[in-house]
Amino acid sequence: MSAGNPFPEDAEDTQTAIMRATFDALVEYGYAGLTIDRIDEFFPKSKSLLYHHYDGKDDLLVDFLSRMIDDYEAEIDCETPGDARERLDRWLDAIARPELAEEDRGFIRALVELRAQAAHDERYREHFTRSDRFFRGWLADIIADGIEEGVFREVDPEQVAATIHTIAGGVMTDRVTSDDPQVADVRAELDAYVEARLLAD
Amino acid sequence: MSAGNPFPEDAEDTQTAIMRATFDALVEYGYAGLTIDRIDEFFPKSKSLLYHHYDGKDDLLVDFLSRMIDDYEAEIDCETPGDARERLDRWLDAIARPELAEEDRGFIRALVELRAQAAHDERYREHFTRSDRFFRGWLADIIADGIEEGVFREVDPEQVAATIHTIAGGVMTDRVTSDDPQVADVRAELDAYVEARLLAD
DNA sequence: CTGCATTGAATGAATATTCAATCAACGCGT
DNA sequence: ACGCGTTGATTGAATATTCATTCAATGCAG
Repeated sequence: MSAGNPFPEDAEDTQTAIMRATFDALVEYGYAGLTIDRIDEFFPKSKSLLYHHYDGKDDLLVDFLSRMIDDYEAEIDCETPGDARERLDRWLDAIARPELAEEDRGFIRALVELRAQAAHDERYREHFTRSDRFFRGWLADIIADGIEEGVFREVDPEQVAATIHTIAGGVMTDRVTSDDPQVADVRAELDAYVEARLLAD
Repeated sequence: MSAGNPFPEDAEDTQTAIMRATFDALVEYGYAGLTIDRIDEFFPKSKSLLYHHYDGKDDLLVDFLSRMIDDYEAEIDCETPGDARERLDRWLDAIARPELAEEDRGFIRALVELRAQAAHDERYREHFTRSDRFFRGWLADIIADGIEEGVFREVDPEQVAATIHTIAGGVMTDRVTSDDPQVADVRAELDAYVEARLLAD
C-alpha cells in the first residue's frame, strides 16, 4: 500500500507520519480527491492533530510539496563517477528506463499531480520553478564538463539541458497518464540524439 | 475573461453554453477548484439545467474533456502544404513558439490540468491515450514522407515522433507551471536536433 | 394539450476547521 | 524525592460551510 513512500516508517515522529499519510492518500485518491479525512485514513493518530501541526490543509500541502521536491532532488543529486558521457547516460537511464519499479510509480504520480496544481497556485509554481533550475543546472554542468573533456561538441549547455529536462518532464507525465506510454522509443531516440548532436567525432 | 475559449459564443445552444461555462470555470479556478456552482457562475441559465443535460458532474466533465481534445486535434490537423521539412518546422513552431497569445494560455492550462487527472481516472486516460496516438501518427507521417522525399535520414519515424510529441507535452506543462519556462531554448535546440539527427546531407 | 427546457428552493452528504478537555513530559523550588 | 505549574501532544465531539444532487413547479413551442 505504501510501497515507494519516501517518508520512512520506522521510529517516525508525528511530522513524518503526517507526510507519510499525505503521500499515501495522494497516491490512493489523487489530488482532486485529497481531503483531510482521507489523509487521516492513513494517519494513525487523530485528525485534529493535523491542525495542531499545520494552519490548515493548504499549509500542510505546501509543506508536503516542499519535502517531495527535496526528496526528488536528493534522489538525483548523488555522487557520479565517470566521464560526462557516462554521467549523462546514467541520468537518461534514471529518468527514461523503460521498466519502472511499482514503488516509483506512486512517487511519479504524486509529482505529476502536484505539478499540475502549479498552474493555479503560485506557491506550487515557485517550488517547481526552483526545482527545475536545480535539475537544469545539474544537467548543464554535465554537458559543460563534456565539452571541456572534448567528448561533446561545443553546444550551448543551457539549451541542451533545458531540452533534456523538458523531455524528462514529458516522460514522467506520459508514464502515469497514458495507457500506452512511449518511454522505450524516447529512451532509444535519446541515445540517437546524443550520438548525432552531442558526441564529438 | 473568456478569451481563447474554444466554444463559440454566438448563436450558441445550451450544450455549447455549458461547455463554454465549464471552460471558463476551469481556467478561472483550476480543476481542483472546479465545482458545479462555479460552472454555474459562467452559465447564463440555471444550475439545475446542467443536470437535465448531464447525469452529473463526472458525466459532464468527461464529455467536456472529449470536446477539448477534439478541438485540440482540429487545431493541429489542418492542410499543410510544403515538403516534410517545412511541415515539421510549422509543427514545431506551433507547439514551441516562444511568444504565446494570452488566449492560448487558458487552453493549455486547462489541458495540462485535465491531463493530470488521467493519473487517477481511467476514462481521462483513455481519451489522452487516443489523442497521443493521433498526434504521434501525424508526426510519424511527416517523418516518413521526409524519408521518402530524401530530405530526412532513414530514422524510425515512430521513434522520432514519440520523442517530439513527448517534448511537446513537456513544453506545454513547462509553459503553465513554471515562472521561468524555457520554451525558447527548447525551440532552438529542436532546430539543432532536426539539423543534426534528421536532415540528410 | 403535450412534451421538452428551465427554474428556484431544498436536501443530505462531505469537508475543513474549531474547541474544550486529557495526557505526558519536563523544569524547578523545597 | 515530592509537589506543582507549564508546555506541547493528542483526542473526540461539535460546527459551519460547501457541494452535488433532487424535485416540484413554471414556461413554452409545436
